[in-house]
Amino acid sequence: MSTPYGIQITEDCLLCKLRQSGYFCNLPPASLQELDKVKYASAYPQGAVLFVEGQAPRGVYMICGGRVKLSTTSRDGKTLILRIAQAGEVLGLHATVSGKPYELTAEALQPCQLDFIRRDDFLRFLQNHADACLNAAQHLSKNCQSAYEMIRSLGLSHSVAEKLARLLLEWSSDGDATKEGIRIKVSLTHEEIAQLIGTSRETVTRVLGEFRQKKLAQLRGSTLVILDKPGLERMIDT
Amino acid sequence: MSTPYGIQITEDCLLCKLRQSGYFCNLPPASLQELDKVKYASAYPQGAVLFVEGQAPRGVYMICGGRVKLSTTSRDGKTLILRIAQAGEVLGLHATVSGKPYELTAEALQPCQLDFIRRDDFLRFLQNHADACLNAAQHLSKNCQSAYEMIRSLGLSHSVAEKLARLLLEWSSDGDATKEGIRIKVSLTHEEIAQLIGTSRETVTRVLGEFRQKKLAQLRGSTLVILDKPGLERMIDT
DNA sequence: GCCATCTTGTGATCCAGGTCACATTCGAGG
DNA sequence: CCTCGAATGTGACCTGGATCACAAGATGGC
Repeated sequence: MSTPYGIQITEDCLLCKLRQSGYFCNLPPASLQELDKVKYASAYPQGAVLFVEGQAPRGVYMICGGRVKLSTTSRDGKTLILRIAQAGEVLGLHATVSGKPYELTAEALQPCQLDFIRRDDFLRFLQNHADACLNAAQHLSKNCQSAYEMIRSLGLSHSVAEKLARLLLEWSSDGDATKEGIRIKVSLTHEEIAQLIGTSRETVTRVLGEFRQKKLAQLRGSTLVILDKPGLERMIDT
Repeated sequence: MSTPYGIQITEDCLLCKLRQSGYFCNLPPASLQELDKVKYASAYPQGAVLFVEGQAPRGVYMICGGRVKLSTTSRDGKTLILRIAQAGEVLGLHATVSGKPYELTAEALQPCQLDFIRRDDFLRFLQNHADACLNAAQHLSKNCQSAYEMIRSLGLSHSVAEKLARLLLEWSSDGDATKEGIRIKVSLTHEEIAQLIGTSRETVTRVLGEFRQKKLAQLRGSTLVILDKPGLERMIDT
C-alpha cells in the first residue's frame, strides 16, 4: 500500500482503532457506518492549508492523525494562533453549521490524515443522527471553551510572563511526569508561541530565559520541561 | 395580571410573538410544545445574577426579553465582558451541553424575562428533537464566532483606538441610519465599554473624546452616533 | 430641591513590552 | 563536513496606555 507523506491511511472508520471518548467519530456503529459513506479520507503533507479564513464553507475535516494549526491574520500580517487541533477534533464545524465563511485558517503542522465531509452531506447527517448532532454540539462547546480561555489570557493577564505561564500550565496537562518535572513535546518555534499568546517573538525568548533562570520551566529543542508547576501557578493569581 | 419589575411575562411559547429567525425558540410547533412543557418562565430584576462562573451547570436560560451581560473576572477583580446577550439567545448552553462548570457570569442589565430549562430536561429535549439540536449547534457556533471576533480584537489590534473602532462598527449594524449618522442605543458606561475591549475606563473616555474631536463618533448619554463609518473602518485596516 | 453616589473628564507619571538591529547557534541538505 | 537559512539570544530605545489623583457633571432617591 502506498503511504503518501509517510503516514498510513485508515479507510474504514469501523475498523479504525483511534476512536475514543471525546472524538467526534466516537459514535454508535449505525451512525458511524453512515458517516463512512459520505466521508473522503486523505493524507496531507506538512504545511498543507485546508482552508483559509473568509472562504465559503465547503465542509468539515475530521482529524484522524496529526496536528493542525488554526490561526487568524490581520490585514497587516500579524498572526494569532487560536488553537492547535489534535486527532479526534473536527475542523470548520462552526462555519459549516452556520453557513458563514470560515473564521480561521487551518494548516497542517505535520503530515496528517484527515477525513473530509461535504457541507450538505454533513448537515444531512446531523439532521438524521441526533447522537452525532449532540456530539457536534459538544465539540462546538469545547471550541467555545478554548476560545474563552484564550480571551481570559489575552484580556485579563497583567504581563506576558503571566500569559506564558497560563499557556505552559495548559500544556502541562498532557505531559509526562518525570523526576525532574513534567515533560512535554512542543514542536513550536518561539515565533509560534508568541502568536499563541499575542506577543512578539523577542519577548517570548526573553521570558522563557527568565523562566529558565528562575527554574520554573525549560525549553530545550522541542521538549519543554515544567520544573516548578506551583511556581508557575503563583504567577497567574497575582 | 401582576407585572413584577414592570415587564409582561409571556407564559405560553406557542402564543409568543417574539419568535423570529435566529431565535432558539424558532422551532416547529411540535418541538415548541415539548419545550413549553419543561421550561419555567420568570422575570428577573436589573442586576440579577443568573449564574456565576465556576458553578456547576443547572441548565439553560432562554432570553425572552431584556439584555444580559456575560462576563469573566480574574482573581484580582479585573472584569472582562464577553458579550451582551439579547432576546432569542440561550445562556449557559456550552456548560449545559458539556457538563463543565459555567465559564461566564450572567447578569441582567435590565429587567428581563427568561425561561429556565433544567439541564437533564434540556439534554433529553435535544436528543429527541434533531431540529432543536441543530438550533443549539447554530447558537453555539454563533457564540464561537463572537468569541473569535473578540480574540481578534484583543490580539490583533495595535491600539485601543482600533479596538474601540471595531466595537463601534460591530454595534453599528444594529443602529438606525439618520441624516447625521447611524444612531445606536448603548446603555453602557465607559467602565463597561472598557471591560468589553480590555482596557481602562480613563482610556475609553480619552479615546471617545478623540473620536468626537475627529468627528468619527459621538456618545451622548446612552445614544451613540456614528458620524463617519468609513473613517472608523480606516482605523482598523492600518 | 438637595444630598449622596455614580459617572465622566483630565493632567502627570512611569514602565512593560514592541520594535529595530545585530550576533550567535542550530539543523537540514548537499 | 560545509553552507545557508531559519531559529534563538540580547542590547538599546521609545511610546501607548495603565495607574493615581482629583475635579466636575449627571442622576436618582427621598
